[in-house]
Order: sequence, then C-alpha cells, then structure tokens
Amino acid sequence: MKLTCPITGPKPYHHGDLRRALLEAASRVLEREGPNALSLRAVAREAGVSPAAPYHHFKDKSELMLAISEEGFDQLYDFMRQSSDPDAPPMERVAAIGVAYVEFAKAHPSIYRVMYDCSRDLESLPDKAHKAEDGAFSLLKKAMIDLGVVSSDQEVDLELACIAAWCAAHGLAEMVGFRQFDSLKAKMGGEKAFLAGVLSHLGMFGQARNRG
Amino acid sequence: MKLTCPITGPKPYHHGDLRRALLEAASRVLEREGPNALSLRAVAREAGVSPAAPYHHFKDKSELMLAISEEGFDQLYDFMRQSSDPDAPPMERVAAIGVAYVEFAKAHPSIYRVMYDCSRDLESLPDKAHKAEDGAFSLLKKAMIDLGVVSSDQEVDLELACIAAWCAAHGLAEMVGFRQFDSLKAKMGGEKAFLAGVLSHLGMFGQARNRG
DNA sequence: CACTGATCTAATCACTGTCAAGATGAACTT
DNA sequence: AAGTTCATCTTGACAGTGATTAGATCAGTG
Repeated sequence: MKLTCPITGPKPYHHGDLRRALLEAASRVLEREGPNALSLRAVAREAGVSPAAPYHHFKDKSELMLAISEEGFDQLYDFMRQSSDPDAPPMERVAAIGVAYVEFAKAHPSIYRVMYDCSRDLESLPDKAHKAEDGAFSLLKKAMIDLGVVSSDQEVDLELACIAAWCAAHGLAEMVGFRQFDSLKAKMGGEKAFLAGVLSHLGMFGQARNRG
Repeated sequence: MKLTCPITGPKPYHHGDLRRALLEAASRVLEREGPNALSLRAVAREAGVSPAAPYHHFKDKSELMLAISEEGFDQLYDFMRQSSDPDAPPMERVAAIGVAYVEFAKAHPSIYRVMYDCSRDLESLPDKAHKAEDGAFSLLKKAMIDLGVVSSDQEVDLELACIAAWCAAHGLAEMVGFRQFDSLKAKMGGEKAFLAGVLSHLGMFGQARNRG
C-alpha cells in the first residue's frame, strides 16, 4: 500500500533514516509537551510511524532516552566550549563554564531532565554510559588546571575540585529549574545578578572571583 | 462479603485509616522495588485494597507522591536536627547539616527521588507545596547566621548563601547517588574522606572549615 | 429504626511498553 | 532479468497503568 500525499509525495515503506527521525521527533515532543509526555508511542506517532517501529532501532525505551541524553550532553559540551573563550583568563573561563551549564539547563529543561534521569537509571552500568559526559568534564578539568586552584599532579585534589564544581552547577541548575526565587531576584535586580550571587558562594566559582 | 482470616480476624469493609496505611505501603514498595515501580495500583495492592480505593484519599497519583514527599522532608528535617548539636560550634553545625543531608539522600534514595520529582512537577504552584522544606531550610539559616558568614540583617546575602548551600548539598547528593567514584574513593581511603573532600571545595562548607 | 454520607469495590476506558507474526521492498545473487 | 535474502516496517495482541463511573457496604446520626 503506497500512501501518496500531494505535497510531500509518496510515503515510502522504508523510512530513510528512522533512527535520526525518531530522535528529532523525540526532541520536538519534549519541547512541546514536556518530559512526562515522552512516550515511545508518542515519538513514533510524531515521526509518522507505527508504535512498534522504534524497536528496530532501540532495544528499549530507556535506550531511546539514552540516545537523547547523549545528544544532550554533546550539545551541552558544545555550548560550554563556545561560551568559554580559550584565550580568556582561566578565572573567566571557569565562571563561564558554570554559567553556561546552568543556562543550558534552563534553556532546555526537558532535555536536561532526560539526561539526568538516564544517569540515575544507569547506576548499574559503571562508567560505560557516562562516556557522553566526559567531553564536558574534561573541558572543566583543563580550565581548573589553568586556573591553578589545584596543580595538575595532585590528581586527587583536581578530581575533587571538578566533582565539586559539577555538583554545584547541577544543584543550581535543578534549583533554578523548579524554584522561582522571584522575590529574591526582584530584590537583586534581575536573574543574572541572582545567578552570579549564588555562584559567588559556590566553591571554586567563589574562589575564582576572589583570585581574579 | 466479609473476608475472614484466621490470623488477623475478619477484614472490615472500611479500613481504619487507609490514608496512613497507603503511605506506609508506598514506603514499603519504594524500599523494596524502587521509585520506578511506585504505581498507585501497586500501593493499593500492597495495602490489600482495590485499585480505586486510594482516590478517596488522594485526588491524584501526584497528590499521593506529594504526601510521601512531605513525610520525606519531615524525616530529613528531623535527621538534620538530630545530626547537628545546637551547642556545637557553628562551623561544625553547618558541616553536620550538609553531611546529614547527603547521608539521608544516600540512605533513602527512593524517597529522596520522589521528594524532588514532586518539587519539579509542582513548579506551577508557587510556594505552597514547598512548605515542607521550610523547616529544614530555616535550620540551615540559623546555623549560617550563627556562623557569621553573613550577618542577619543582610537578608539578601544570607538567602543567597543558604540557597548556595542547598544547591551544593543537593548536587552532591544526586551525584553520589548515581555515580560511583569508586576509584577515587579508594585512593582517598573511604567514602567519608571523599565526602569531606568534596564538601571542603563547596562554598560555605569550605569557608566554614577555613574559618574554624 | 431508617437515612445519610463517607468509604470501598467492580467494571470500564484510554494509554503505555513490549512482543510475535506477517507485509514490504531494497540490495545482492545468479 | 528473475529470484532470494534480510533488514525494516505494520498489524494485532497482551499485561500493566492512571483515571472515572456506578454501585455495594457500613458507621454514625436523627
């Protein structure tokens, strides 16, 4: 049965690149209806395909979400890299990375949520599935080394500092995502000032400001 | 139809306090099967009651989860209060509160997750549903005032510092919950040292250590 | 005692994730 | 060119979910 559409032409039985199309459909569903509406069937529907079709490209629903998550971490990495000028002073770079992280989470709350829901459910797999984070993490690592908060040979302390920064950014991202803090923001004259204020209290971000 | 059990006696049609029983059943399901298995029907089943019965005590599934969440925040508050000796130096109190927070999240990962899943879904309701957090938050506030990191009349800065502390603790709790950091922990000689190490990098916890 | 209102059950609906069986057609073989 | 193969997609089904409705049960009040 060949369905023909006067606009798009005949609909082929075999989709060209369904995996790609599904990921884009998922992204659209996420932006439009939020993470709670992200069902396998909804994604298939959005892609104009039968409910069982995705199973030829993803073993599970969780595998689909993992793929979305990986794309999200890639985007996050790109955004962090773009936001932190490699020629800028290390202090500014670290701060820019932190701000970029929070801004990404605020700009794409649904994707961000999928990213960390996946991370939680994959606590069993040791470090394989976290590979997507590594790019972003090493970006932070480099900036921290340049910053000189820790020396590169003190590996343990460097790792600790990076983890701490990641925790701070993640915590702030989640808080800002579902708490309003409206009155406080008003008192401080805007969200930017608020974000900067909280960050200045948070570990290496605060240290960075003091040293710069 | 009166079901009779030789051990527990006849099963009354009207449950004595089903709301209470449902919350306890939910708690049991959470501990046993994790947050993904927490369905209304599973809770009803665990409580030995029909699938529609909970709807007479909770408008929604989300209202059930909100009730669980509120109990969780109460428990968290109690644990934080017990863990921070009011006669101890302010520095120790702040640190103890932070450690207690993370330890609670690690000891009750399922409940902790429900708590914050609720918070996220309630972003629409402004501050009503967050009432349960207030106890724990004010506990932190008092300790921060006593610590002298900020003066109590600088309300904005105090609020910022507390929010930052909350972000740090939440971020660390989530990270420790689903990341292992096993090799790093081994290098540092245990989880306690690891936690203390990360906390020492995190804002007011670090400041607290430096000043004490 | 009868009545009322709260509490629970039974039956049902739309939706979900998942699977097995069959239909389709692009690419490879001969 | 014809036939075969095999990944891809559809159909149809199943169990489990949140939610609603109508009806059964029972405690307390008049």
